Amino acid sequence: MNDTGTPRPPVMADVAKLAGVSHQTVSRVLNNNPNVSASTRQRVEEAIATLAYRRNTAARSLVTRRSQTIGVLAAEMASYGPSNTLLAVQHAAREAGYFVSIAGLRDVTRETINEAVDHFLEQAVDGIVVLLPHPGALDTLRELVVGVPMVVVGAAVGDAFGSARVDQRLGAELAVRHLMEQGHTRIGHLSGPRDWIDADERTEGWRGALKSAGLSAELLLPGDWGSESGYRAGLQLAERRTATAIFVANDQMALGLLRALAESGIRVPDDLSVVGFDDQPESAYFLPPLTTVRQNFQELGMRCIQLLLRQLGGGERDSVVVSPELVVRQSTAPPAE
Amino acid sequence: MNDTGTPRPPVMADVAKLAGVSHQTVSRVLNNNPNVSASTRQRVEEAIATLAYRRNTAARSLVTRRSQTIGVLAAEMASYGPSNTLLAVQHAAREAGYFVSIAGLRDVTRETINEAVDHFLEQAVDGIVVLLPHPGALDTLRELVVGVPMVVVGAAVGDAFGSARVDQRLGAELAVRHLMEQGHTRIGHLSGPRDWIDADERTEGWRGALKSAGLSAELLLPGDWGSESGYRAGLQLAERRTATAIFVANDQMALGLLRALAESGIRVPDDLSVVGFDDQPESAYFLPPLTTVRQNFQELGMRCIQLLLRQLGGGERDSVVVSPELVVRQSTAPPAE
DNA sequence: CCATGCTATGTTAGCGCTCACAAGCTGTCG
DNA sequence: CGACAGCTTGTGAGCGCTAACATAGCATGG
Repeated sequence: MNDTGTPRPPVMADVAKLAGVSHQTVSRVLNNNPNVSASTRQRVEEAIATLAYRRNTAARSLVTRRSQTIGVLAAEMASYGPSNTLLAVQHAAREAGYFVSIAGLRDVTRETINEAVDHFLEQAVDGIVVLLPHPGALDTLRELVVGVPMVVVGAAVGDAFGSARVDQRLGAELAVRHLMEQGHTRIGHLSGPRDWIDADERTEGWRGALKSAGLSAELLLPGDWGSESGYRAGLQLAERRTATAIFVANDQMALGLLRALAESGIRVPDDLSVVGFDDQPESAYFLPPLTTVRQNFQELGMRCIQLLLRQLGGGERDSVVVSPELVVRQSTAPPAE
Repeated sequence: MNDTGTPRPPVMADVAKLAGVSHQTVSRVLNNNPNVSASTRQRVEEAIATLAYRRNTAARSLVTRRSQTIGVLAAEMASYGPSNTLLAVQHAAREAGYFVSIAGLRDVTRETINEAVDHFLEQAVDGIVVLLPHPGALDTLRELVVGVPMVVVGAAVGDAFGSARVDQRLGAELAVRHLMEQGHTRIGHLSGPRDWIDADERTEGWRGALKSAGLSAELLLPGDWGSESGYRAGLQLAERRTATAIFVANDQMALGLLRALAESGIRVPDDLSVVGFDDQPESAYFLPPLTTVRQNFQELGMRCIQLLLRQLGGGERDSVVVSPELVVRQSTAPPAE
């Protein structure tokens, strides 16, 4: 009567029986409760191994009221920044023993956001990481009463949520200051699309650094993250020769720009210095190798999860800012006399 | 004594009480059991709305032994194909009422795969979708005894797992046949990296189509998906003038190739016809607009989930192949006399 | 008119785990 | 030597839900 055909997976009681202890002791071993003697612990662990026992997450969740799951709400999953952040967040969460549930948005509207958050609540996620690089999404989020810890990545939200971000403005300043230290005074900027938070902040950083040095921040070219727009900007720049250096909002555009310059016979860095942003793996192999700003996505992801866990542990809602880092290569040099 | 400070979320019994029925009737309403009278159903639904009741997933999972979760094992999450597939799979799963847990691999080794599968098993996922574009990963998977339905995306695995894929070979054949129909006989190929399954199959498709038409398949240039490699190939091609048409393994490389050709004074399509692969959103705006092969990721994702659900429902392990589609634009034309 | 079946609802028993508490066993100290 | 603390282990209840069965109500047909 006990012997059904299907060998049902072992449960805690099976382990307990095999180890000659109570199920509760098994539970204690699993939860690293210190009050278990070494010998008992070992016997239990052996029994667990023998039976290939796996704790039933549902049962555990039911009583602890924790799902051990973090929801990640993401848009633009294919872009360099977001996809790397996603990867890092996911990794950090997994490392911390959490499951990662994902809701990717094809387009970001009040409706789709609502739907995704609902999905997460149904799943009873313990926390939500928001990965929406466009402004405005946050307003929608603010309206929602979620009732679950949330960390917004990449945006300096007020005190409504936790937030983790790379200091884009600082990154831009590092780039521009590096150029200024080399003696450049006419420093242009090729920006990212205006409806991206990061693009905006990089532009602001560029502007700020120049202004506070008493330099003009006039030469602003609009880009869209794509190499093509970098190429076009490069051609313009080659023609006008108004700047001796340019800060490009990402490496991909810098690639296009470098090519345009090469074609136009403008030498980098001799005639024009170029700084990128992102430090993609390829950037060290551009011609010339690109001076750029590195964002540490691993750290961002880790911090983000840390923040969330702290909130989960009853801690304060908090914010962290990860500092980017300038990687100097050969695309920058003092301006020609 | 019942009134603790924290307003604990409503449970089924609360809904039942408010609606004046038993909790089981509430359950029936939630599960769309037909044996509930319309009036009762309505009262229950009202009560649910009033209390903002959400069913406890953990409790449900505990008894049904289903987690309503699908695990997606992914690598190369940042590339065009994989990221779009991921997005589509995720969307289809969510649509079908499943939660999507993700495990992204930074590098694909026996160890990392093992670890990720373990993670999923611990979470008791109902099924796993495998999104690993490199060959070899499948061998590792085959060794593992997972005990959970699995669908492999993008690879023609034997009968070990279900599989859903876009017919890359057919896509390549469509491209090459289109060129042949226009009268081209010297058709080159710029391939993707050899350690990608898709790249391989596109190359095979190109080779096969040429061979079966009695044409030579000699002009094979190695690429790496990046625009840069397309650019280099374009320069080579411009110099040698060995082909009147070229099939490029993705649009990104086609972009670089087009630029190289433009710089070299080679007109597309007059002097050289170009076909890409992917139909990225930008491709319609290349100069000239690119003839390319479109993969329907939405359908792929949907099929993939369908397959998995069928397996979950006790159905057969099955395979589906989604047909790609040639999108003819202005980068192809009959060869000059 | 009652046996039969069908529909709508209620009752009961767990799913596998953790939490709170009880209980046994040492050792220590007044 | 008994009271008590501290450690290890066991017992029982219950988390919120669904599945299986029980029951009541109502129509159908011999």
